[in-house]
Amino acid sequence: MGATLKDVAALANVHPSTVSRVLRNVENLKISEDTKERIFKAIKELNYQPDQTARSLRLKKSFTIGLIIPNVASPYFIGIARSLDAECTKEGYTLIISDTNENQEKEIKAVYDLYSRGVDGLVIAPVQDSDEHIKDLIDKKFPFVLIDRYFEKYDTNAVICNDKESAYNAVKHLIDLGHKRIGFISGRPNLYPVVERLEGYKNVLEENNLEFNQDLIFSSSPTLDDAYEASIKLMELPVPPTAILITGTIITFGVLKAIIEKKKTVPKDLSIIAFTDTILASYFMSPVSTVSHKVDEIGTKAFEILFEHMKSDDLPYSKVVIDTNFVDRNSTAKANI
Amino acid sequence: MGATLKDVAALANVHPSTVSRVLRNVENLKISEDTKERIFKAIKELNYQPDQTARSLRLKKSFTIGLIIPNVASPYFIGIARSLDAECTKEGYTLIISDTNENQEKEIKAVYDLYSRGVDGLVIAPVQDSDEHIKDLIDKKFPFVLIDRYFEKYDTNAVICNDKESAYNAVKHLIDLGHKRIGFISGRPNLYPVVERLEGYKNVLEENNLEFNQDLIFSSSPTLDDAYEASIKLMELPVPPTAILITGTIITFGVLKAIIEKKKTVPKDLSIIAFTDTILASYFMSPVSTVSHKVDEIGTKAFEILFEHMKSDDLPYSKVVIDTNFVDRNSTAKANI
DNA sequence: CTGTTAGCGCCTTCAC
DNA sequence: GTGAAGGCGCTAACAG
Repeated sequence: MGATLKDVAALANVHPSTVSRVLRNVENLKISEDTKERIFKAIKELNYQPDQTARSLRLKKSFTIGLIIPNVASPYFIGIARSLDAECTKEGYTLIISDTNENQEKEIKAVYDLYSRGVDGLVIAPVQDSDEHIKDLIDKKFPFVLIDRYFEKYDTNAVICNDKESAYNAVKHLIDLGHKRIGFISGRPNLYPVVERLEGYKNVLEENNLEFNQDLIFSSSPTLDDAYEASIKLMELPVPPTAILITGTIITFGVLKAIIEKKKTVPKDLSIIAFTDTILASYFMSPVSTVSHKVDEIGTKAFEILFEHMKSDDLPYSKVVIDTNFVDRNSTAKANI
Repeated sequence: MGATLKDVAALANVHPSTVSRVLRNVENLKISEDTKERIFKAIKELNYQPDQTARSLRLKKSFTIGLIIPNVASPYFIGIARSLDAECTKEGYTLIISDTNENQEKEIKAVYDLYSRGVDGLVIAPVQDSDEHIKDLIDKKFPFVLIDRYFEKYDTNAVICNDKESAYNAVKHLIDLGHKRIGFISGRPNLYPVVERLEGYKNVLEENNLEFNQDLIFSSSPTLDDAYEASIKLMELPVPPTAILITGTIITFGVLKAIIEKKKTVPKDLSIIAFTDTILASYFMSPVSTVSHKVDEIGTKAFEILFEHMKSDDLPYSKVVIDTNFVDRNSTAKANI
């Protein structure tokens, strides 16, 4: 780094603390126009940039917040990141994004790394393979907000979606069209949203007197290839499903790949509804009706909660549920039989 | 933050500097096993995390690098980010991603923000509306690498692609299929890759005795809507083009939207080739043949160069050109006439 | 209205 | 082998 407060002070013939005061525009304390001018001139001349590291150390505050997400390639999480970033900018914070690639080790490392780098708060979409680091944050009373995913066993701040209800409604839509065998393809089964969606799926089947069939359920990893494999298996069942509920954008592509390979037509041969919307879903191989998350609202709300908790330690935790929209792109049709 | 070196030292009955030495595993200086043990015990007991802010201040080194990109929603830039992140992790660095949304103001702010936060180096895909901040970095001898985009007027580190040649080859492919009227749709015309690609386009036309026609060129913004508008205009020309060279993933979706609306079929009615590949391009409305960038290599190379320049100030600048691959997905066919 | 002093948590040189 | 002292750049409390 270049010039310091001291350099500026020397050039302007004042004490460093005076420069500091001018820079921070301290109220009450009046500073003569004359010295102010000299100081600004010196700042300009030296092209002075305050050292935020020193500032952070002194203030015990860095004006940064960390965002830990499992996949920066996901339009859903990127949408949240952008919204959060906008909020941060408004309040003079810098957002540090850390990508865990759905890897628990990386997440734990990211938490401690960001913590020891002095971020003022964290927003985390946890991998949910373990949770001791989360408990540690709670014990430390460190401000953080979970997003998308949630631990039933801990009381924390969280902004999540009404996944159970959304899945219920999506499957209800399929049932109303006459579908009785409905597949379910998702990512890792321990994730909170997956658990909830599966429960919504089960509930609506039960309420409509349809049998729950484990053969129609595939929960593995959120990769294109695994979703493809699962779809192939579903379609090769003796009695294949006539509709599928899909959980995740990349997973959707895996299903589409299988549909192409099996030369099926959506929605004639197969009805599909996918969780997680992209603007791009209209331009997929076959456009896909989706459950759309309000990413902006998730980001905004997460920041709002975090911001409050950064200001005072002893607030009660907030758990906010954001609802979803169904975006119909005609990927569902009446069941053939 | 919780416990400090001092706390650990007090608990272990040693001086803070001894703890510091143990933690950093200082060579030469031998420390008795006994005190080591006491110190490790104290560290564990207090759950001590070193304060990176204090460390950065002292060392004038933060072990962070900043990545400034115009669009975190772009698979291309995200690919680079992931690769860079992997390299950073290997070397014990943390990557801070900053999204400028193709906005020059935000980029300038990001540069100075990251700089004053003490990042050890920067990787920048600049907006290219202005360049004084880049010049400033050069003057300060601050280590940075440009990616994807480049300023002819400055000698800097850069990792770019062979855009001119790639465009040349793509258009040659179309010409060989008999196309004579080939559209060109791109983002902002001041971007280095756009300039280069347009030049490649012009060169290959000239070499094949085809006339360059300004009516077939649309360079505006990298948005879906603008690309859509441009495509509609192209298709409504008295004599519309039989092929289009597209520059950018989002732009590709704009073109696809127009193609759907005009009820055209690819490649029967229209051949298209798009710059910038995604794994997902196979699952678009119509699969699109693309020019694929080696994002991993870009990230790796950028880190390598940056890393060298962070170690010693007076290295000559490196400019590396990474070549591309053509991924054929049958979105081109023989011209009808 | 401005200067003095102390210290955030860490690392490094110099002692002993 | 370990302790003491000083300082990275900044801010805050206290003087004057």
